[in-house]
Amino acid sequence: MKSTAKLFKALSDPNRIRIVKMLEVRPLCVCEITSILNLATSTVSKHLSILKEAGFIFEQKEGKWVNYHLNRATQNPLIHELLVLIAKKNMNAPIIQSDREKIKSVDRMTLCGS
Amino acid sequence: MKSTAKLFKALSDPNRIRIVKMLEVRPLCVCEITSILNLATSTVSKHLSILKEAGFIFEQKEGKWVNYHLNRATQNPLIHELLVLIAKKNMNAPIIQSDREKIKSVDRMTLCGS
DNA sequence: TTTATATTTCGTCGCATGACGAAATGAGAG
DNA sequence: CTCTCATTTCGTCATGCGACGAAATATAAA
Repeated sequence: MKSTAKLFKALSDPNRIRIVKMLEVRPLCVCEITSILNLATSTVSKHLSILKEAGFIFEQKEGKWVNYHLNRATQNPLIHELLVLIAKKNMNAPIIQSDREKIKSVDRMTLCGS
Repeated sequence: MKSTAKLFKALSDPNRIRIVKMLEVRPLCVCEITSILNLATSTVSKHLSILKEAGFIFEQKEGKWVNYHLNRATQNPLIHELLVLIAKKNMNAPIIQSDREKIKSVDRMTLCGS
């Protein structure tokens, strides 16, 4: 039940909800998320570690990048249902729409200077 | 989306989840909840105001007592689905079971000295 | 191996949160 | 009206959290 609270706590920050909604579109690396959220890289990394620790996302290394994925195949029913709940909500907030627009044009190569 | 985060934040505290699970059994007044959680009355009152502010519960005055009810008839679909989600989970945590046992025997008359 | 770069970890700062007790409020009871 | 008592509000404290920049880590490229 403390662990249940932890799940809700992971979703209790606006930037982390934005991250979840962005990962619904496709997996993203830290620098892509950082550029869209317009936060310090270290801050985004911390948000990702909280979501990962809770079980909502997982990471997959690809070269020097770390891609984060929504954990749609989780065995935890509560996590699964929360992801479904969030996905069902259009979250008609303009910021979500705008984040998704940016995902289309974002490119890790140009972003990270490589 | 900030408001979505606020909903999750309201559920991000173990004591508030215990309160929601207790209110699933029946409406309770502040002194009953206080005696079960074993916290200061002012602390419980604050927790209740957070859950009320978020829309999960509502209050109904009955004489000198204030009864809190689960807001099962909420018009907000996200709140409704979250309440359903929490209700579906047995929350097999022993503390939830023990809280529910205590609800059976708790009595506001003897509790509050009246 | 050395260099470049994507990410994480660390240290710090201000602010939010959960806890408490004391004081204020509000609604019967006398 | 005054007293009682359930609850809320206030002030305070310790801790947690989100933000940042700097330093450490890890992996690719040279």
